[in-house]
Amino acid sequence: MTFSREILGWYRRNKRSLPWRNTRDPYKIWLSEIMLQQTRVAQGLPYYQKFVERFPKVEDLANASEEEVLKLWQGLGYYSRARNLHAAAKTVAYGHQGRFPDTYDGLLKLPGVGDYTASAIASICFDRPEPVVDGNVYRVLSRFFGVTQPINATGGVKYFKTLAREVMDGDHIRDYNQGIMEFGAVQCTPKSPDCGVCPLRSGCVALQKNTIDSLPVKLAKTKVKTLYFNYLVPVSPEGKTWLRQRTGKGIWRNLWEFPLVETPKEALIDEVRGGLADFPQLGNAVNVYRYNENPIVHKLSHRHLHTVFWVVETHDGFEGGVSFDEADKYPVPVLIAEFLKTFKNSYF
DNA sequence: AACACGGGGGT
DNA sequence: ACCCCAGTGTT
Repeated sequence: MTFSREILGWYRRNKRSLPWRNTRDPYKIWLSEIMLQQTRVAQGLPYYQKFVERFPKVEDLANASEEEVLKLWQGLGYYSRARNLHAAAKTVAYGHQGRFPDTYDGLLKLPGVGDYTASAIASICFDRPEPVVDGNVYRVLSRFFGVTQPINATGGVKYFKTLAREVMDGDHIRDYNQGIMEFGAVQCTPKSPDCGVCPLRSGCVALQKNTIDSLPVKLAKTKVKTLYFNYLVPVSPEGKTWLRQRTGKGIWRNLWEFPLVETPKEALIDEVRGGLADFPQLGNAVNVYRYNENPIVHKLSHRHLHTVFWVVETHDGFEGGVSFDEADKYPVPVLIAEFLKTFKNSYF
């Protein structure tokens, strides 16, 4: 029994029922693949349902505003995926007459579609014999074949791609690719895989050598930095506030937030008062006070954001003010969304 | 080659 | 606290 036959057999017996498993529509497959980049199925699933309902066809997505796309994406993270999704939808709808490319090379040209996603769409929708190599595949291959090359070094990436191509079943690529990923997600898990009932146990090098827990090998990632965020929460006499859109290329690009004062360490109230000068709309502040006693530590994969919200009550209204209910219509980071929820309940 | 980019869930 | 997740794009 070959590796690929075992994978196909296991997949037939164990595959989960997922909405994108019942279609070859490249729009739906593409949508699911973008959403599942660095994202668990359980987290992406409700977003997939929302997007398919609101945007049944790629033209619907192409014709939406970026604001709406980001709002629907809110909470899923890695927001460049949403911006690229929107851009790619426009390309497909208006540059390719609504048809997705049906080759690896063609798909790879779409923004947000890299090696993995191009291979996934080409194989699942068009039966192209392209191997997928995602986090699951790295784990399964490294363990079964006992590969100790780091999965996140240039040489390792090439090695695993070549190995994946050698052991795939090009005649059943659609099920094989989904099968090896599903096998990694369900059976060959990162922690405590149940090797006792694994159909591949007799041929698994790592199991034989007792190296399951040390595979795959991964180079250390860069360490987390701590940043100090001070959000100024304007409140006018009419109870309105003020949001602005983030620009540039850092985190949360194009999402909305309160005026932000970033400091090298935790700020004192006088520093925050000084920061008001950067925002002319807040020049008539009559009262500034700290909202949360202890900083909220919002954890991203590469940043810890120590955040304090400062309520800034003004004497007059300001240009561009919105009510706190209207604020919920804007795409905002989870950090801001959670603040809005508690603040509305406590302040008013 | 190294880093930026979110948020949630498991251990 | 650390790891991982159906990775991609930029520097």
